[in-house]
Amino acid sequence: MSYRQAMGRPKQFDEDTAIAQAMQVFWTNGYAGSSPAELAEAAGIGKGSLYHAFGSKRELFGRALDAYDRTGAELIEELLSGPGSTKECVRTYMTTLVDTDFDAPVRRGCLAVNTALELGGRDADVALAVRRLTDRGVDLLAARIERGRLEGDVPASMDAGAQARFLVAAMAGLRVMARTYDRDAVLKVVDTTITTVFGA
Amino acid sequence: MSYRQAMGRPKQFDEDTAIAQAMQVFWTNGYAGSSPAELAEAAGIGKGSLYHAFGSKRELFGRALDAYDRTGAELIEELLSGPGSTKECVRTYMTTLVDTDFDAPVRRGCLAVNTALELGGRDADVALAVRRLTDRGVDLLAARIERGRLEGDVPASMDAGAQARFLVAAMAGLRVMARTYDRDAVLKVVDTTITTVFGA
DNA sequence: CTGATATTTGACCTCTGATTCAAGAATATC
DNA sequence: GATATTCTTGAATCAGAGGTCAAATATCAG
Repeated sequence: MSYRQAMGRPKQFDEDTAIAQAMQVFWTNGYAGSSPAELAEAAGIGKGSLYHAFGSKRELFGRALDAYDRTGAELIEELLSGPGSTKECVRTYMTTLVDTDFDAPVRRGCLAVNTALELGGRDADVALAVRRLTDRGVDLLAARIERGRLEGDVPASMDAGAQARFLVAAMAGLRVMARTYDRDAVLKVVDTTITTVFGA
Repeated sequence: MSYRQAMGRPKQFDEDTAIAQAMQVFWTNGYAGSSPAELAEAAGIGKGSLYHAFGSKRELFGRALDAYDRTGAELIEELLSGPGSTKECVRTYMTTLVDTDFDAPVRRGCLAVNTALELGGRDADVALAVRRLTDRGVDLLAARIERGRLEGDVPASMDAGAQARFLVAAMAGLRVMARTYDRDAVLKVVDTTITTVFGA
């Protein structure tokens, strides 16, 4: 069946684009630090339209977090399925995240980490969303390590799940560290992490 | 020389006590989330007195962060100078922090970590303060590991400084994780961390 | 007691945040 | 064209934030 134009005045902006813009604002300024006025301006629409389309700041944030989840998962998959050993892949993954952060004009870290800290304790729905997002990352990492284990890339004794959880937690820590230390300091810790987990 | 009572009406509250109360509020609600009204009420004084004594919310926060620094350093020293092997000491240190967090009615993590994320990117002074505070922790941990190295507690090949930096970053990650995961999940990662660093 | 100095207080002020809304604009159906 | 429906917008609303201030209060020095 063919879709006919919906009745009424047609939307003059794309929701997904608006969400992507809002995501950038939330990512840079945090939830509380992002005003409806800013969000609307970034999306190129009026405040009213924003509320009409998304209901509330909180709902918009939920959508932005979902979008972040999707693009983030894509990036991890891409980086972990690249060439090289397990160790090299994981190192590339970690250094890429760190470098991307430092290459940006503002150090904004990871939206999930920022959100966990800002809202994780007060908003159960957000906490669950962040947890799901984190679990996804853990699973992808675990799968890559397990692959390495089967291929003889990493010791057969390694617990892929445990190491994956550990690495994701470590990444969160690096994201925090990146707020107050410089690139070199953070990259050195990446090095220590990789060496400690996978051996010299 | 003896101190005479200063001229004028004497202060009716203790600054350090007020700072300690303010620290609790900032710790629980974050910087932006703590209103002058709340801070004054927690300190048991009027808003006016608070501004008279501390100048601004920002300055009060600086003092609160200093207080946190001092008490935090004391705790680390105490835990790391306890009995047991290096591995046991570090484990005790990490589990104590995690347990303390989960035993509290609200999960508020570590004020330094929270601050790094909330203000680290925008306020250079705060970033420096957090960095100093972190460095202090790193140094104390490094000293304990170095002691273990000399006592044969840990492998002679271990780089105490690098491992200390790594452990502090990992702790930051655990603090983030504690916002969205439960106690068991976090303690398991502590276990993985300790085992990975110090061996099984 | 009379200043002089410091502290305390809540009322007050200004600004911004999140949200709602009435009016207008663009499209569909008939 | 008339009517229904949906989207757009900035003005209006209400609350709360951060900060200031004058008046009241409590101590000093002479």
